[in-house]
Amino acid sequence: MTPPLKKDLAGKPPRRSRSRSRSRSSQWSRGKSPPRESRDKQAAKEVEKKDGQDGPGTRGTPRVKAPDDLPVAAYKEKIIDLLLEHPIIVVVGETGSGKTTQIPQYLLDSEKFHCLFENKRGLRVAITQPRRVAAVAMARRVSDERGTRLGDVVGYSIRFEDNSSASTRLRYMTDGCLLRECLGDPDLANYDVVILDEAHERSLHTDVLFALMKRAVSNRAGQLRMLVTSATLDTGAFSEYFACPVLEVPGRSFSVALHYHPVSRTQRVEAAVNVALNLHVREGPGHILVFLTGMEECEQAVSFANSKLQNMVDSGKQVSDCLIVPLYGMMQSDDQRNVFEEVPDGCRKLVFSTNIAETSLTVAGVGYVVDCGYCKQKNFNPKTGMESLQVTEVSQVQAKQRAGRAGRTQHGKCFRLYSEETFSRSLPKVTVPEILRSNLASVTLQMKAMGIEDVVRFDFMEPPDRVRLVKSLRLLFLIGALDADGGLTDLGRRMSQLPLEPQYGRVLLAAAEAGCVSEALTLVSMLSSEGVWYRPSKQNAEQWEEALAVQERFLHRMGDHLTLVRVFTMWEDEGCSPEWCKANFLHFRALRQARDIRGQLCDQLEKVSEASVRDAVRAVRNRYRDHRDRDRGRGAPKNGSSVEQALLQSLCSGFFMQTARMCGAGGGWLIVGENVLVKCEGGSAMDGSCAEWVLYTDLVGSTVANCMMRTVSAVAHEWLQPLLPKLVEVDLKRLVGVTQPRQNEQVEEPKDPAQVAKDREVKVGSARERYLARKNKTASK
DNA sequence: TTGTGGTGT
Repeated sequence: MTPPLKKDLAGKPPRRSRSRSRSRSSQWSRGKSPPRESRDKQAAKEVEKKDGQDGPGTRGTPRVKAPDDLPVAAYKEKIIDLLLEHPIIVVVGETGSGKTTQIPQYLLDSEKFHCLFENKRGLRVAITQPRRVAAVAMARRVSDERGTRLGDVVGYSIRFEDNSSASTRLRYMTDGCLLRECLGDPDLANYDVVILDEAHERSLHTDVLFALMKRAVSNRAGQLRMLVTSATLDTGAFSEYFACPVLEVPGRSFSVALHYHPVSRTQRVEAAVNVALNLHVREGPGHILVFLTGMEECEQAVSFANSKLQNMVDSGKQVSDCLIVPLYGMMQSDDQRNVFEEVPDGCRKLVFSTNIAETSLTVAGVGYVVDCGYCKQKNFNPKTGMESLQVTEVSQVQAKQRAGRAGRTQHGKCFRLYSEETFSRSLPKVTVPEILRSNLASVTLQMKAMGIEDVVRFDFMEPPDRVRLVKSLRLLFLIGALDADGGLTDLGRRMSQLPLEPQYGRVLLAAAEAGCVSEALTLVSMLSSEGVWYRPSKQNAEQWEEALAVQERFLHRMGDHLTLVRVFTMWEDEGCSPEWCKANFLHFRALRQARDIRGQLCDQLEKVSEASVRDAVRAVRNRYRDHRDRDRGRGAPKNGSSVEQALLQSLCSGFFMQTARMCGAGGGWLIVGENVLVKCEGGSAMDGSCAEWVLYTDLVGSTVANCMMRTVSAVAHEWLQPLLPKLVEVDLKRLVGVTQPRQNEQVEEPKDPAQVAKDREVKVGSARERYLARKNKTASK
């Protein structure tokens, strides 16, 4: 790394090394672990077991037949006829109906359906999934059923992996992938049919696609058909929004008996453990899956369960074998994999899991589910820009989904740690859709890039708060993606091409000018990937402390951003070694992901860069490709300052509105333009610093009074000075543009998500009533 | 006081 800045912005002496520096525990340094399959592939294997169907067999072997008795089969003609008649239809089918694998094939094989389309190139169908693993697994399954090579007639396309070709007719893809395709082709001329699967999950991308597809279907005048599939019966909102018929297809899973066992909120972990152990002692075969809210709860439950089981054994009780394991996203890949391994006959698995096991990962052979009734939910507060992760009651749909996990391979039982009354009276019907809880900067930018000018009045199925949309416009204006009238700028167009949060895109483009592209690509990739720091559970206090001590060695005195760059660079210098990650308490998976993202960004940045800097970007890419990257980024930045300084300065272009000034009165910084005092999150390189100005990329916490900066760096005031005046230049009315807001439509306070959920229920309820009334009317004719 | 549900381009 280059020498430190002349001017000491960090505002503190280099951190002293921790006095206690023990050697690493043997668990972390011993031996090489065998190469592991990627998480996606591993999880795809699990997903393939879905629907109780046979495994897909090896590629090239004779075709796998779809079971003849799939419930959806009886509706084949009905679906085709409906879709001939209506441009949009909704199909409701529970898990196991076969809708995802069969419907696309029905359409592909139907001659009369083909006749509908004027183009003679052959039917092309896009099927979206919220998750990568599902897109891959479904494509593989269908390809096997048809006896074709994957990537030929049936293919998939997900980020970093396009396994499709010119001859692909059925393309399974992630919803984000289709959304990105909409950027270049808003009417999706490449497809004749689009199937939005798992629509009930209401992922951010699916919700945006709803609106874009509705528009595209209307623009294509009958030549684009759309099918929306959902697992719940909550279809009032869908049929109302799309003005389309709904077809219900029965599912094919086993029955799950529900038991209600209310406990107090504070005792849910212990209660969950007791219920689970009772099940283990009393019930027949079937693994037990317990849903808790987070990593710490899962780890706590595992240790509780182990000691209670030990007590039982010690007191002479006859207890059969039981493998007790946690399952959550932040787990190391190998540990996560252990959860799915077979256990000997007569041994039961007891899995304490977060909601990762709700949809993303499937534990095979579960017969019993314990549902604590809570989950963690992310919420973005547009007013403060603060992100919070709060423990929330699950929705009825979620509770149903959790219970369903007990009935995939046998008749099951589900124990809910709340009353039936709570279920029906207190739990919201559906989870608050992500689009109502998210930062919309990226969505807004993409819509602008597609030529949608009036974002605030856009026809969303469930329009986000006006504040949320206006705030996203404001942010886009601040980073120069929009002009004062809300029009897309050239800079904005280039940002929209990058698969990044717009602020990160801005940083890259600034870095290209400033001569620190390589470092900026690394930084942005690290910020875009999962967290790299491995934080062991506090249950294991020793390891927890050790992790802190080891990780502290990476800290860069200028802050967390340069720390991240340093970690990535060191990892590459170590040959991208997984062992090195383990020894240093870093997530290999996250670093590998950052490397993938970096590669992709490098290519795309080259495409969107202006001619004057394109050569520099290309040079970075080639250096990486040739593995002659020892001296990357050493070319002096244009203004003669250090690369590190140039990087931090570039960061300011995207994040100057997320800076804070040291507050004289005892610790903490005051956020620019707001009267909010914040601190660094513990473990930050800037924790305990007294830098005058700091920049943060995230603000986290549950209340304004208790919010903290995550990923913080020291910056110079002179870098911010030219940028800060823009904060007061914002004219929201002009920015929102098109039409002036009505008088009663002033920017209001963001709504409480619980209230939003309640309002929504009322709305959906009345929509359902209107729909039923209409249906009855037509039926009686 | 000190903690990170899950996805995705």
